[in-house]
Amino acid sequence: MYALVDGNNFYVSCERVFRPSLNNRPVIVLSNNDGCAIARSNEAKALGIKMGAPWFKIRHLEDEAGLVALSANFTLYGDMSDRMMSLAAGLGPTQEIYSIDESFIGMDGVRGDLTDRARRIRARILTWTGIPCGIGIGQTKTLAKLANFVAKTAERKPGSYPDALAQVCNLATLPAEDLAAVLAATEVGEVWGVGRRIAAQLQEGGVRTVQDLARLDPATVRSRWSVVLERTVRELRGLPCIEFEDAPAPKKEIACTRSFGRPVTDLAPLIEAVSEFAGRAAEKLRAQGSVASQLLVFAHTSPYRPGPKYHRSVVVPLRRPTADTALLVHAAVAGMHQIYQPGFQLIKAGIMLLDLAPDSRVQGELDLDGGEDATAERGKLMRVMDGLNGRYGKGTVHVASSGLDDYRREWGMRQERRTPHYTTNISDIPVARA
DNA sequence: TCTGGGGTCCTAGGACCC
DNA sequence: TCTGGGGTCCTAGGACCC
Repeated sequence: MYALVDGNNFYVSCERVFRPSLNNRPVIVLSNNDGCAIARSNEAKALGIKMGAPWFKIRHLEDEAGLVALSANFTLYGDMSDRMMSLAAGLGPTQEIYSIDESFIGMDGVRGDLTDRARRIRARILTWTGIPCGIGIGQTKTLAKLANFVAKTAERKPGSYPDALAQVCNLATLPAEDLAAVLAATEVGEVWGVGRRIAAQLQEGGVRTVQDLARLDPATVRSRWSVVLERTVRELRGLPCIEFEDAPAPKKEIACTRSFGRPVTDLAPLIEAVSEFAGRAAEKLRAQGSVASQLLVFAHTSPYRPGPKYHRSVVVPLRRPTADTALLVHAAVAGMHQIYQPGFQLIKAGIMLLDLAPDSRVQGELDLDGGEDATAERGKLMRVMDGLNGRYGKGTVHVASSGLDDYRREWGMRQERRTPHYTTNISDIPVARA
């Protein structure tokens, strides 16, 4: 048995904890560069704002409907997530943190009324962190996801499902005919693993509801679509096919990419940008105890804007697997030199670390120069760098090629409406006035 | 008249997730 | 003026092997 705990409109809810005046108003959180909406309050959804809607197209709602838009404050969301996750963990013996706002809880071995227990945990998370959650319970992860959708929808749209399923929904204890009614009332596209493409194909074949999908023959689904969708069908029937991942597996690739605040055409700012990206990615790489064998660099023009198009990337092999910032930055810069062409309005660049392996498996190297053990020294340097950045904040120590001034850099991102780091920066802590 | 069978590895692209 | 970032898995097809 699994539960899925999911923060409602998570980023917006995080912002509301510290600015209660945002309650009951249409609020959205924007992506990096204030580009598009990536979180929406219920009121904003009711205005018809879609996930990913470009800000410049919905901006008029500020004046027309009192819409409030905030720049993403990922530092805040990450910290609030940690708090929510540690409380959600109390629901059962195992937890899989699936995303910044969702975790699956393994409920096997938990005695007593699970629905009741989930309600108490939900209340605790709300009281202690201020974040409202939905909790879904089911026999498989896919059913828990579905139950979670029902819990949130029943709350947001009264009448869509029985009121008793709002906030906390346990599909496993539902009488068969009630379960059938829920499955029949839910569109197939809401199922975890069924995206736009497959939903359209299913609907074309007359498979419109979750109930229709669950009734398909798994073998047919496999041959017509894929083994992935077959697993989904089996999961909907209560047969677990998707592993529960207790401990996060190490990443197989690590990326750091950004859109620029404005188009960039010169090589120098591009070098700065990919230097910083490589440095950040190297930190993530060391944090998971891995080394990379290849580094990919890319840059491209806007897919939306007219003008000459440019889209290039190159994979730079590393002489040996490494997690050394200097070597990775060097590779990134070399790659950028290779792909750079003047005359294009580039709006995005990035790097990816590929071919990752545990650092314990790195082969030693014979030092032909007979000098000191340079590899060990570099390792110490990296640990010191990570230590300083961990203690004094990101970017305290970085390579010089990534530039000096975070604000005047040509490629820096736009972020005009970010709230303070309420929970992670001592000078941003809210002050209560008498 | 008329070109085997079986396997692995790699890559690009598609689809999905949040 | 203006459209995010970071992942995973699967499949098909090509190259290559014996």
